[in-house]
Amino acid sequence: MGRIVETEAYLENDPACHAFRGMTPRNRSLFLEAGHAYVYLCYGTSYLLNVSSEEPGTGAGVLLRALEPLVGMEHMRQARLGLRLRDLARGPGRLTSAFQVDLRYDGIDLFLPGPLWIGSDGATVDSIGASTRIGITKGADSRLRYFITGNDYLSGSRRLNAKSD
DNA sequence: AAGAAGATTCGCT
DNA sequence: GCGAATCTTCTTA
Repeated sequence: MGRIVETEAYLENDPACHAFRGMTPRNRSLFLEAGHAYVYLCYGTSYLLNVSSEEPGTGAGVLLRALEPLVGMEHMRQARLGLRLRDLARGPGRLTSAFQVDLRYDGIDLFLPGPLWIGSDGATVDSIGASTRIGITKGADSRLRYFITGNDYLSGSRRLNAKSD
C-alpha cells in the first residue's frame, strides 16, 4: 500500500492522450466511467497505470507516476530487487512493477474493493505543485503534471519539482 | 502487410 | 547526461 504523490492528466482533445484519435482496442478503458483502470505496455518494458477520469464515453484519464510506499515494502522490494526504498515506486513503470500490475487489471473499477483499488484516508496535503508532463512529445507545453510539493518520492528532475516552476 | 513511434528504465561514461 | 533495449499498437501503403 502506498500514497500517490505524483500524477499527470491526459484530457479529451489532448494530443498526448491515447484517446485523442478515438477509441481503439487498447485505450477503450479510458472511456469507462471515472475510476476505472487503464493499463498498457509502454516501450515494451513497462506497464503504465492510469485512472479514467470522466463520464462514460469520454476518453480521458490520470497517469499514476509515483507513489510513496507505506505498507508492505518488503513485498514490493521482492519484485524490485536492488532498488532503494525511495526508488521502489518512483516512476510510472516502477510503480506498476512494485505492485505487480499488468494487463489483468485493465478495465477494473479502482473505486471498489478488490486486488487493486484507490481510496482516500482523509489526510490533507500542504501544497500541490504543477509542471509540464514528462516524456511526451505532443502537448508537451501543458502543465498537467501534479505532485505533492517537497515529497521525497517524486520522479522527475529537481527543476520540474521546484516550487517556483 | 510493413514500418514508425512511444506517457520508460537501466547501465555506462 | 546519453543511448540502447524491447515489443505492442496504430498508421499508411
